[in-house]
Amino acid sequence: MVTIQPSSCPSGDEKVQLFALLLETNARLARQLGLELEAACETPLAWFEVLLQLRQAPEGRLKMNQVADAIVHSSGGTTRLVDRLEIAGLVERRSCPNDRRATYVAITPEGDARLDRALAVHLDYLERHLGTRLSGDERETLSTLLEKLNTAS
Amino acid sequence: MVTIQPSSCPSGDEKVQLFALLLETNARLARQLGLELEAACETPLAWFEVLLQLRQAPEGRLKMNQVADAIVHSSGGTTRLVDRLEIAGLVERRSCPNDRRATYVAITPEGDARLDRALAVHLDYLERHLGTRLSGDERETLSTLLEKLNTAS
DNA sequence: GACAAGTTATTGCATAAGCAACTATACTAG
DNA sequence: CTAGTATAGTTGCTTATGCAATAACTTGTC
Repeated sequence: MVTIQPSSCPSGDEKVQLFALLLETNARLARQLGLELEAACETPLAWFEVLLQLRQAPEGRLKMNQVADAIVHSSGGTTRLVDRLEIAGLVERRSCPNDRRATYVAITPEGDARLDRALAVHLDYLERHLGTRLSGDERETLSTLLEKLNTAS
Repeated sequence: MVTIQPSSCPSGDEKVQLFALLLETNARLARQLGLELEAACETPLAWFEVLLQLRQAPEGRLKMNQVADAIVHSSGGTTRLVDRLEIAGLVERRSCPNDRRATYVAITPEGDARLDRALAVHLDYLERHLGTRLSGDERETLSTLLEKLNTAS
């Protein structure tokens, strides 16, 4: 089953399709989760991602550039994102004794509480979208494959 | 192997990790491809996505809302994206005889040529990132799993 | 110890994207 | 036919993001 190809170039290539599918799937899932988080928690997806990364980090804190890397944002974008989280009281900046250029971003108790609420929404969302559509084995397989794709370029 | 969990909520949940991995992988791949496309072609990833969808569509055209859906953008965002593509001459708007509310977005010869150039970059990129990291079987599996995730909510 | 080069975070600026309000057109029921 | 409702696309406005330039600091080398 091949679509009509008005041009010569292999736009129907298997890898091209796979990549397009990855983009589309991710965009749909992220959009929907974002809407639900926003509606139920006033918590944008980006905030949720930061809070989650911080909780998973030892001592609930990461350096600025580690946050940027973890959520795959630019350095400048992360600075402003953390600004907003800090204004909301969910996160705080702390100086780093060893390296005075660096600043830690640490989750606050309020951030922790917010993350709990957001996680409840997220888990419900995941149950509906991952739980029902993929089996445990399939999720594991998917995880393995994504990890292979995620290795440093 | 479990990370320290300062809080009670299951942030280490298997599905949560999988979702985070999906976001991260997608973001990394998209960012890198975007940079390469921009550098080699002056073609933002979003433009590439639109052009690709148009080429794959019958007669090289889609209605506005089909474009929006295909690339998972809002309606308003798609309008402006198509504006920019039209200004660049890669796409043109055409009226729809049956429904005077609708407008077609059609790829132009210039758009087709641009897409060819971008596809060359993309294929090279894919070879490096998909080709070397996943086998054909693995890519097929990934494709199947993503399709399951991509079904309408 | 001083200078060069690298690293960390922040800022100015430009752009892209979403939402909500609006216009124009199509469809449905009576 | 008309009224009401739904749909397609555009626009105003706000916000989020990236890039490039900058400032503060560290590291390595001589």
